[in-house]
Amino acid sequence: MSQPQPIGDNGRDAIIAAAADCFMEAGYDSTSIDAVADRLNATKGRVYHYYRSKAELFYDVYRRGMVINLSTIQPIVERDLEPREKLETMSKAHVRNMLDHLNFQRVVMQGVEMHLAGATTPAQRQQLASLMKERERYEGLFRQVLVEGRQHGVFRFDNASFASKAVLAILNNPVLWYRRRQDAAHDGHEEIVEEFTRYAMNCVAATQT
Amino acid sequence: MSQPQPIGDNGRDAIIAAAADCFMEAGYDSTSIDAVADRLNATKGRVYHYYRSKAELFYDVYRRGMVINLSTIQPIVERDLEPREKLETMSKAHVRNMLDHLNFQRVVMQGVEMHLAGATTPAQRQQLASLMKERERYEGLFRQVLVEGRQHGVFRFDNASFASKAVLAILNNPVLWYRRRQDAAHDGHEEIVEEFTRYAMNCVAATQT
DNA sequence: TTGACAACATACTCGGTAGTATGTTCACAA
DNA sequence: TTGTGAACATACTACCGAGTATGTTGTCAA
Repeated sequence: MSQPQPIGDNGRDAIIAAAADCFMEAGYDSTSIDAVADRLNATKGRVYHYYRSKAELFYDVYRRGMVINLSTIQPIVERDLEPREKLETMSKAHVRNMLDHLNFQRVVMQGVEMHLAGATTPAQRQQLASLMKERERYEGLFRQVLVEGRQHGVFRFDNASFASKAVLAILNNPVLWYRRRQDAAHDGHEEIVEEFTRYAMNCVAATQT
Repeated sequence: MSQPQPIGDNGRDAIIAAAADCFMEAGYDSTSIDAVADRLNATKGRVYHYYRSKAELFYDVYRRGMVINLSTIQPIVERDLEPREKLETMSKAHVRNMLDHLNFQRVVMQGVEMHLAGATTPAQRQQLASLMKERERYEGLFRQVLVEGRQHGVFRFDNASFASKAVLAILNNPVLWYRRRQDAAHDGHEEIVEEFTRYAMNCVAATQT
């Protein structure tokens, strides 16, 4: 049922963060609730006090990941920018999120996989389906800008749905191989952000830069 | 240790196919050996007669997927084509493979995930690492054409490694959402092939088409 | 024709983990 | 000061599934 998460609920927050790290490092199935508890220097009791099942915990982590992404992109969408600049700003912000919140983003990836795999129980299916809607909404924000840009003649593509998938495929890619640098100062983030954003833009651009 | 798979080994072939389907539908962890056996109208005994562990079976399925891809692309690489046409031909063939062999391609995806997650035992890590090398070799085929095209002035990008990742990210994308049509005649494959190939080409193109 | 091995099937073990049942402690309220 | 519930810890159960040990059947070779 997972209540609409009261903000600043520190009880859950620490658990979510620990779970995100565990899921990132070992994947959903291979992560035991005990492992999550260990990372908190606590025991199962603490986790099960807040979550009724492992699946619900996972969903909450997933949801947190989507909240991070949506709350970053939504304000940009609402800004008054020309489509080209808007998409570029959105893209850069998205890639930065990928790099800055690797743990949550990997969980989001796993959620997609789980959805493909087909969750076991009907209740789980339903939960996952609603999470996927969030994801589609997110994709819709990009699609919307793309369509607008096409009307203005700055973008070119046939199927808007395919185009948004292609763009996000590029922007999500770093999640598949990026590993955190120990040196926080020059972490190479900007190079990745710039380059993958450029690829994404080119992909649907009507005219060359 | 999995011998260098004698071709036409029908004993393993049926198992590999069944396992690919199971892994696609339920994912690695949620697939039991019994489930694979059931799909063959057989029992565990048959599977364990050919494979020492579930992991080894998975690796063999993964390897089969890579063989499908490599054996499709390699001949194209060796053809004498200009870089643009070569990349286009490779891309189309790749996307077709994605759609035609969904089960194996999903397993390849899961393999990447497993590698990120970090397999449990050292032996598994080593196995996965060697499989990832195959994958990198495959990516190398694309990178090679990209670099060649850049010299000819038809492609433009900074980091060749990033560029090849971006291109393949697009071409792999359909695996994440495509679902087999019941109607084999008009399955919509060609539309997907054409469109995603175009996005991939645009992504690194120096001049507009 | 026999015996040796491949190709399975059957019947078990056993560890790991999700979930539960039941303490224990502390804060705060009446 | 007591009692009530939140926030955990401890100790347990129950099951699932990987792997094993041991049949059983057919085939082919000497």
